[in-house]
Amino acid sequence: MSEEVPLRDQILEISRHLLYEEGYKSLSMRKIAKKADVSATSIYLYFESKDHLLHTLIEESVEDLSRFIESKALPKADSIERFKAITKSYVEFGLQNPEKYEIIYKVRSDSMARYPKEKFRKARRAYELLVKTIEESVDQGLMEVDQPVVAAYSIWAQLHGVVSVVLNKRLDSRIDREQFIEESIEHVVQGFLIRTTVL
Amino acid sequence: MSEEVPLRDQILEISRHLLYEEGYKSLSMRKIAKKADVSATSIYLYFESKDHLLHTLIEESVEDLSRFIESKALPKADSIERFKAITKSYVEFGLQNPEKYEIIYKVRSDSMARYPKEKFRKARRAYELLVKTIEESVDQGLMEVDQPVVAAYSIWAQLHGVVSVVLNKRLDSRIDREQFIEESIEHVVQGFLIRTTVL
Amino acid sequence: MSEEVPLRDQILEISRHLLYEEGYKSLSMRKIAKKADVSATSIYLYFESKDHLLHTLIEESVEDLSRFIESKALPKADSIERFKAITKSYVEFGLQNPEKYEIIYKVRSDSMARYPKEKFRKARRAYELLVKTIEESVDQGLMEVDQPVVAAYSIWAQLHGVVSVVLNKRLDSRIDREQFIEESIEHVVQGFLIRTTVL
Amino acid sequence: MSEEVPLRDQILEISRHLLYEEGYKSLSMRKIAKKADVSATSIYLYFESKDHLLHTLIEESVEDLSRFIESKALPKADSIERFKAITKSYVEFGLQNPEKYEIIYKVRSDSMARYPKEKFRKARRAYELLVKTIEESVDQGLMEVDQPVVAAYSIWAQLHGVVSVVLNKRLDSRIDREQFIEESIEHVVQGFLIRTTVL
DNA sequence: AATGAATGAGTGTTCATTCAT
DNA sequence: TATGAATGAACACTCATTCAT
Repeated sequence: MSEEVPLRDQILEISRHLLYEEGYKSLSMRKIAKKADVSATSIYLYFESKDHLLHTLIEESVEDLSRFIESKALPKADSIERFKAITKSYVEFGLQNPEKYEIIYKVRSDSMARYPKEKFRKARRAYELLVKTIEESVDQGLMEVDQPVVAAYSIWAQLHGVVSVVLNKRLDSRIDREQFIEESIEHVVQGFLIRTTVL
Repeated sequence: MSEEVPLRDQILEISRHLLYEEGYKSLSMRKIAKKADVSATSIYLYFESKDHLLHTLIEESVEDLSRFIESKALPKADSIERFKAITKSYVEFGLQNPEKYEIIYKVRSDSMARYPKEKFRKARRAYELLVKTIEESVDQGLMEVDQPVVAAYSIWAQLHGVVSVVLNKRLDSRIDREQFIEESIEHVVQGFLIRTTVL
Repeated sequence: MSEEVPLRDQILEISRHLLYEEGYKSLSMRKIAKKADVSATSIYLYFESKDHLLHTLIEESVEDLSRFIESKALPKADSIERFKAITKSYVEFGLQNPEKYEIIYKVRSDSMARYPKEKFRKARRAYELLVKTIEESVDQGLMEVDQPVVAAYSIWAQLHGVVSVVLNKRLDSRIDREQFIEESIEHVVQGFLIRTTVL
Repeated sequence: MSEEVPLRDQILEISRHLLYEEGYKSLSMRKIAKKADVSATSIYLYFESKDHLLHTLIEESVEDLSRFIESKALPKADSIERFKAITKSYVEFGLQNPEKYEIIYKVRSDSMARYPKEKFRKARRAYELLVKTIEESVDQGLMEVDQPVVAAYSIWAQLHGVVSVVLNKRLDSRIDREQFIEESIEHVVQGFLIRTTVL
């Protein structure tokens, strides 16, 4: 009764998994089909083409990421709190949903050329939230930032670097994972706050 | 007379280029061969397999990165200067040698499973240099860092995020590239220096 | 009210069109279904198989051709007039109903092996009329023909050649279409009439 | 020793045969390969694509047809003799080389769109010869023809009709094949000669 | 040092058709 | 009368690799 998972969702789930485990290059319609225990043809009942399937995967992942960040950040009234929530939840999402996170950053670049521009814009909801939050903090004199847009991008990039290193398991064995994450976020964040407390 | 470029090197050069231009998935022995104007079979005279060719490519790129950083950093006697030189040259290398840089980070993850562990260690020369430099700075009371190993990794990751965002041309159009790079490095670096000057 | 076109007829119409526009090879049940805005399965409610559908198409076209020729030729009491009417209407039909004409000659040969013999005979009504008309003309001393059956076939073949060349747009650009048709028919016809007027 | 037939030629031969026997639609690289007892991949060593293979086939057939007609017609000094030789050899070629003849007329129309224009021109060598021959006959007062170009095309078309009917085995069982051919050519030819002898 | 010939496995995709509803 | 779900077979084509020369 409860195992009534629609094939379409199953396909997405399996694709996501295979993509993560074996990489983009080795993802094939047939492999997906075999794992789902259906014929390769059946996939085409739900997705026009491999490209469409991949785009759906990207879209879904981006949407999830955006929603997750919003769910954590929007409730915070205080702009700095919101800022921290964004950075923290971004990393959190990446680490807890490695399959989805990697799709956003790895598949996208390969399948990008054919990815519809309109959907592309949607993808930036969370980023725009970060920009707005920085602007607000600046207005309130809590941050000193030349160009919020640049700062946001820089933060984005740095956080991505952190997540990506952890996910790729390139962590030095001498390093404690949790500590690394904690400290990295802290560093990224602190770099942008005004250090009134220093004195 | 001067155009006597060994085929082996030509193959590596072409592979690097194709890899960057068309992505890992679409790199094929045949395409390499056609570009080099030799038979596909000939590649096998110099490389056991496609995997070996890719590994050579990775190795070479890592070596170049290490050497470049060393050439910029080792001459600096002052540990902070050396620290700055490392971060700056890391980004510089990435932006000036996108083909090599991408091989390190993109191909590696796909081809990783089969990448020999021993070669893997070599790859970290520049990273170890960073660790040592941080330790030195800490000893000299110029940095306040709990675990140099963690800090180094965090820096590494953040810088990678910055380079990767720029290379993937995912820069927001409202953002000036040079400014973004400059500020990002600055932020990463400043986050680790002791702010004696603040007062 | 007036747009109540039975699905069966719609399917035939669409098939005919697709066949003409995109060729036999690319005609598929799915494409037909999509154009008719029904499911592919629905076609099977009216036609046992693709072969049956094609055979229906052939049959229909042959029937139309026969009827058209009969409508033009049968009213003519004079045998020579009837003869001319047959040749003229044959070409006319081909040029005005290219979709149907091509089905008769192009699809048939491909789908032939499986085309039921009995239906095959029906197809020759117009041809038999031509034979009879020639026989009548011979009896009346207006034509000099050894074997009406052979002559009829020869005429048939030549006319087909003419129509087919025009339909395939293989006409030399230096040639006026109408003139070509006119003259070709004239030649075919004149070749069989007794040239009493020559003297 | 003597069975040293190059694979390339074998493939062409087999393709020609399959094309004739089973039609354009059912011709597949796999079937060709199987008949040649090689892997499907091997075909690609000799032909870039299926299209290229088909084009080669067309080209070859057209060339053979042209050469055959030229070999029969060019030696004739007398223009009427040459005219007759052209018509006769055209039909002869079609009947003796049905596989090649059908390729010219059947495959061409399907594969046409992609058939290079330049090669297309070559295809008309024999037709141009017919035009020239008619012009010469007209100049010598042996033929009365308004536009040689139109006449040539008409003849071409009619002959094609004749050959095509015979090849498609659509001949009425009451008809003697040889007689049909003979009489049809005769009719086509006579239609264009000046009937000085009639009186 | 280099190649031409060959291949088995695999790719994304289309097809006619069936079956349960 | 109509359909959605499903499939096995086939398609053109690409791939990394081998082997004899």
